[in-house]
Amino acid sequence: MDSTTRGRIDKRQAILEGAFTVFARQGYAQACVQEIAAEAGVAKPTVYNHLSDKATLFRHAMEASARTALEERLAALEPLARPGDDLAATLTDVGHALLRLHAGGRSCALRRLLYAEITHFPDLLEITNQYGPDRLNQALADRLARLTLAGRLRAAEPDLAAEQFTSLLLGPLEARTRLGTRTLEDAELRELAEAAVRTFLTAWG
Amino acid sequence: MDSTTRGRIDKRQAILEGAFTVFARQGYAQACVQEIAAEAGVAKPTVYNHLSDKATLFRHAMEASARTALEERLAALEPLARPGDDLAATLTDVGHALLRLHAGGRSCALRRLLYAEITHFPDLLEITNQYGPDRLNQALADRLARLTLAGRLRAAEPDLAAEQFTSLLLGPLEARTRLGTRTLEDAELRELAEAAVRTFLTAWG
Amino acid sequence: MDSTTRGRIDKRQAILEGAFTVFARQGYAQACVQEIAAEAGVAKPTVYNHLSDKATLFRHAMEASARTALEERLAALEPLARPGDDLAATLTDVGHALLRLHAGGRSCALRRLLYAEITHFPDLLEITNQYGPDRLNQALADRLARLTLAGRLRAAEPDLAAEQFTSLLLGPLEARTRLGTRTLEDAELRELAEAAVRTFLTAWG
Amino acid sequence: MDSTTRGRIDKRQAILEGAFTVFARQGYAQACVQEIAAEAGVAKPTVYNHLSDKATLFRHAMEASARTALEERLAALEPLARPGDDLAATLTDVGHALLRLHAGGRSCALRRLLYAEITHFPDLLEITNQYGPDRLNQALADRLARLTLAGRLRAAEPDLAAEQFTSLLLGPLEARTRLGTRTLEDAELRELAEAAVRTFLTAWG
DNA sequence: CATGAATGAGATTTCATTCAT
DNA sequence: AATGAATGAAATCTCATTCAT
Repeated sequence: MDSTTRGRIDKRQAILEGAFTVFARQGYAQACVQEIAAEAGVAKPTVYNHLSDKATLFRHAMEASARTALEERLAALEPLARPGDDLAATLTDVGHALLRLHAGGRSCALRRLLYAEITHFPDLLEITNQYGPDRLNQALADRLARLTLAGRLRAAEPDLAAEQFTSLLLGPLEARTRLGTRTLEDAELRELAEAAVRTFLTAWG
Repeated sequence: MDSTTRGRIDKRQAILEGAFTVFARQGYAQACVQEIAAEAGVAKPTVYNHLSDKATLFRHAMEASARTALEERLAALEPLARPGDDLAATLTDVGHALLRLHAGGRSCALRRLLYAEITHFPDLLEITNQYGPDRLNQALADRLARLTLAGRLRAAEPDLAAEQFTSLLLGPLEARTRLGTRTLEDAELRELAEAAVRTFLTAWG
Repeated sequence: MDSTTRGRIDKRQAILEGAFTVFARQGYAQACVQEIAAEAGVAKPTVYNHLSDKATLFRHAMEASARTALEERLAALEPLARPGDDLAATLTDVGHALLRLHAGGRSCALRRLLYAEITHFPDLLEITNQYGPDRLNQALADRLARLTLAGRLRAAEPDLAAEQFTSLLLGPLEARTRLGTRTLEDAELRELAEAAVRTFLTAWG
Repeated sequence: MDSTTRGRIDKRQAILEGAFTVFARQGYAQACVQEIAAEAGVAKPTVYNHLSDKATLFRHAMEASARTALEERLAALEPLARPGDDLAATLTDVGHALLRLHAGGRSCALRRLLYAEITHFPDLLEITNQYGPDRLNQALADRLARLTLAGRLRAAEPDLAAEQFTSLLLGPLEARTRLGTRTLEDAELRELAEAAVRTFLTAWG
């Protein structure tokens, strides 16, 4: 890949990132391509050269951001592959990490935009679901199944267990973060994780 | 209150309802006042006579709709005041009713609009929270406390128990309804209620 | 018709006239709605309130102008209804009047715009033909038929005779006016009329 | 001239032809250089390398096409240099050939573009008139003068006669071809030629 | 009070034209 | 010499909002 091609790719990346930033700040309709171009450091027509119109730009920006978000979440699950002696502690750590990601800027923005534009972009759900909660739940269910086989858990229905784990964990977030407009203290996040794990282990431990 | 005043109030109601309908369909920015006026069956300037501008119109339409939504939910809690012999069955019925409301059109639209515009209308959260999940949780916690006192439950921390009940109940909805774009069969809703109640009673029953 | 309605109609007239003026000056694509609005003395959106888009505006402006042009031409034919003793002189006068109209600003502009945009607006021909040369030829043929019946002409085929009269008359104009960009002296027009009438009467007189 | 130079000239030709094709299809303003480049099979900047800007490109494309059109017309006049015994027949044949050219695609496009852009490119008339109707009329007048000298015609004013011949011949075309948007049957063209020649010979024969 | 008409401001998109390779 | 990429400028159209009736 020569320097020219790389330059073009870099610019495309910059546009997609700038677009997500601006869409997150303003919403789809209020965001103007002018501002996106400025954020990406290019001229307005350059945006149109790369992504044919505003809607296409939106879809691609959402997809790229969703992919990044999933990668971060999957990475946070890693400790479950090698849990120490204290399973509850490991679960709490993982839960804590997931909470932090889920309460973070990118996730909140993705959720807001998804909710906001799902009626205008029905296909958006499929686009982002490629990298959505199902993928995370599945990876988590895999871990829980392994732990059950290893006799450290009694999650006979790992899919359901995984779904309930994330529900217990993330459910309270919506209200606490005031729909993503408030940032939570780390201590508060940890308490939420602990409470969720307690209930979870009561049911499936 | 004479008939003229009543007519005026009716017209205001029609405008607010029309506004919510259109905002729900189009989103805040894409909704145009013209269309709202048409939906309400009045002329555009009449809208401005009643609600000073588009933002005010939005806030009032959201508040009115949130109030209605809360009233519906509180009404659904009533059976817990007189639970029959089978507590699990009553909880399941109530859960089912809440699920139906939560998956319904008005709630989904409210959630979408709230998520979508929370950054542009930070005060919107306070406006709708007057009629939001906290009020519901509190009413539910009251019921759970009574039931605990009556020895039919062991919810020593009724607030937490209530929060977890609604989390278990409503958590899976987001994914299942595809963010409110799919309508669920009644049978599926009932299964969700049963699963939530099972886990809830394992922890607090 | 009350003053309000009249005001609206006046404004519509002003817009159509301004539009024709600007289209004539700039051509369809180069004319911008901004400029048309300025020419008509209204704001840009007012133009869109009356005529839904640029293409519609163009069609209506062309139609209005074509109607005016036909009315002028038909009026110029009047003397043939009461020809004096000298038929050649009357024909020459009428021919002269037609030439003046045909070489005038409105006609030239209409022709230019029609030629220019016929491929983009295939329906334009039908719109303007309602008021086009056919209508003129027919009116002229009527007159020639009457004159033939009165024994003052031998135009056994009045339609053909009328067509040839206008061809002889107007044919040379295109080149002489340099496609409508040069204005001809009245004397030159009269000579053209005389030459045409001479040839015409040699054939049909 | 080496092969490189020839290649360059070929490319210039391709650009001019592509340009005329696109201008004819879209009009000057609506034609975009992108499309012209595509039609010519080159990249956009290559167009600018050969012809400095869009206006220049237009002028050169028009000139080249006008030259071709004149050459075709002059060739069609040839039979008049060696008329057979039947002058009327020869005139009809020539008229027919001229009509065919005049009603053909290139001529119609040239006329449309000339009318359309004469106000923006006043010099266009001079450019195309080098190869315009005057040159044709002159060549025709020459022929008519020769025929008069030879006693086969009585065209004492050959210039006027030539002008009237083309007027009679081509005048009806405008309406019949619907400004060049309809293609005429060969039989119809021949009838037009015969009618024109009849009238012409009545006057000058 | 309700409304038809008018407008100022701003959004998306296109295009002729120029760099850098 | 030819091209992919980038850009400044401008055009159509929409919309929230205000007069005048």
